[in-house]
Amino acid sequence: MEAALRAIAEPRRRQILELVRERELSAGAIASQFDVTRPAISQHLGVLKEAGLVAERRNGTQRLYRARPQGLSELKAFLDGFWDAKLEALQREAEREERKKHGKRN
Amino acid sequence: MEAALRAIAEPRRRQILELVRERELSAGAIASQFDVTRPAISQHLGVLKEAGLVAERRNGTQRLYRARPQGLSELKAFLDGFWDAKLEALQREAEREERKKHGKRN
DNA sequence: CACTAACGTAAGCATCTGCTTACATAGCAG
DNA sequence: CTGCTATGTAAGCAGATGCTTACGTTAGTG
Repeated sequence: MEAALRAIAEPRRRQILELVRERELSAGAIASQFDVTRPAISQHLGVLKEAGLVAERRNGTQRLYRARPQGLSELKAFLDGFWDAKLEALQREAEREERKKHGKRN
Repeated sequence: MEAALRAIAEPRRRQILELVRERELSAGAIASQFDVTRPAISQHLGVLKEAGLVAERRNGTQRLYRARPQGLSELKAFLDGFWDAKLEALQREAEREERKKHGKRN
């Protein structure tokens, strides 16, 4: 999860992920969408691939990328762990506490 | 989401989140669980609070922290966006493609 | 008041990171 | 082969980041 989390923490890489989310795109086509140089995008693609967030397919001299959503499964599990019933109960209690502090009616 | 994502990208901050996930802890109690200095933890707590991932409550000279899971809701939504039916369909297609490549002519 | 406890904040430092330019490599056409 | 296209890689730089030590602040106690 560590790698995937670090990867999507970078805004540009999230933008890249959105780009290849539905369609497969070449490295050059991806780079043309941004105002940074092509090698910068190439490095981002390397990070995303290493994190398992994109799949790479070669076609001649081209390299085609597409999103690999399963790479986010571990992270998703981590987040879901923060959503269990026990926590929600604590949260409701906290909100009640805050309303009390604010002297709110209800 | 940006802030929350950057916040949990740091391993130490995830550890802190786990610590205050179920029980409310003071800054000092949290710091005592790590081998870095107390100010380092204080800075991490500041980042987590700014990102809306923890709630702070003062009691005398103490500051008590607890996780605030709703701070992760936006991120959760982003991840769920990568899990919609359309993508799963693309994924299945990709896997079929891979099987083809692995030998099965078609 | 002084003193202490429990914090946050400021400043500086070492490392990480995203970017750039320059160079290397793979595939293909002539 | 030569040349061209598409791309990754190396080296270096500026800014971000996590850590440290030193200091400031707030709340309680005598």
